[in-house]
Amino acid sequence: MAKVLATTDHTTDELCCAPLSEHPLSVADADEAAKIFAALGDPVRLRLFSIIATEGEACSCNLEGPLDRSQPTISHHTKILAEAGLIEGEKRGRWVWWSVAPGRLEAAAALLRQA
Amino acid sequence: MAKVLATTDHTTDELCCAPLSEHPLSVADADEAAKIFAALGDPVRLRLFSIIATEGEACSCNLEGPLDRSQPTISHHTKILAEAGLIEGEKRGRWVWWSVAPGRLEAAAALLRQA
DNA sequence: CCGTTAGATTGACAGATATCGATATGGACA
DNA sequence: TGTCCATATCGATATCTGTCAATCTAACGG
Repeated sequence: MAKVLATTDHTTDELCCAPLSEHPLSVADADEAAKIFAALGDPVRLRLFSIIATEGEACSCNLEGPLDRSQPTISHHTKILAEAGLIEGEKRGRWVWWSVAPGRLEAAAALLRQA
Repeated sequence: MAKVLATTDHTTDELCCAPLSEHPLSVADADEAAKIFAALGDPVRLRLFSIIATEGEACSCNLEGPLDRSQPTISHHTKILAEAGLIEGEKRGRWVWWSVAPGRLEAAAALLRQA
C-alpha cells in the first residue's frame, strides 16, 4: 500500500506571503525562506526538481542516469528537497515516487513577487 | 557624479522564463538559475535584499546595524547578490547605494511559476 | 597634501556541503 | 525463510562558504 514518506510536515508552516519588498524579513522568516532557496540553489537539485515537476512524479531510480550522480547522492538531494518541503515521496512497491509538494513553491514565488 | 559599479552584466542573460515544470532544465540553465537561488539561500542575504527592496535603495553603512554583521561581511554579501544580478550598486560620493536590479527577480519568479 | 571615512580586498578559520564507496534497512517475491 | 533489490545511512574527503580582523583604496573636507 502506498505510504507517504515521513519527512518534516510543512503544511502548517506559515511562511508568509508578503513579498520581500513589502517589509524587511524577520530573522525567523528569513531562516525559513532561505532554506527553500538554498534547496533550489544547487544545479543538480534544480534539475532533479525540474524532472520531477515535468514528469509529475519520478522514481529515484530514474534520476541517477539523467543527473549523472551516484545513488547516495541522489538520495541526499531528494532528502534536502523534501526537508525544504518542496517534494514529497511515496513508497509504492519497491520504489519511491517523488512529486512536487503542493503550495511550497507558490509560497517561495510569492516572496519574489513585486510589492 | 554617480557611477554604476562594474559587476557582471546580466541584462543580456537569457535565463529563460519557462517554469521548472515545463521541461527539464538544461545543465547550463540550471547553473545560472542555481546561482540566483543560492544567492537568496542565505538568511542574512535574504534580509539584506529585503531591506534594499523595501527601502528602494540602501547604503552599505545602513546595513551593518540591522543585520548585525561586520563591514567586510556585508560587503561580501552585497557582492554575491550583485554577481547573481539581483542588486546593483551606485557609488555616490563616499557611499555606495544598492538597489534591486530590474528583471532578475522576475526571471527567478518565472521559473517557479506553475506550468 | 593630509587626516578621515566608506567600502573593497585579503587571509585565516570553523563549519557546511557535495560527492562517492561501503554498508545497513526494509520490502517484495519466490 | 531466504534472496534480491531500491533506497537510506554512514564514513571519508575535497571543496565551498560565512565570518571577522587587518589592510588597502578611493574620495571628501580642510
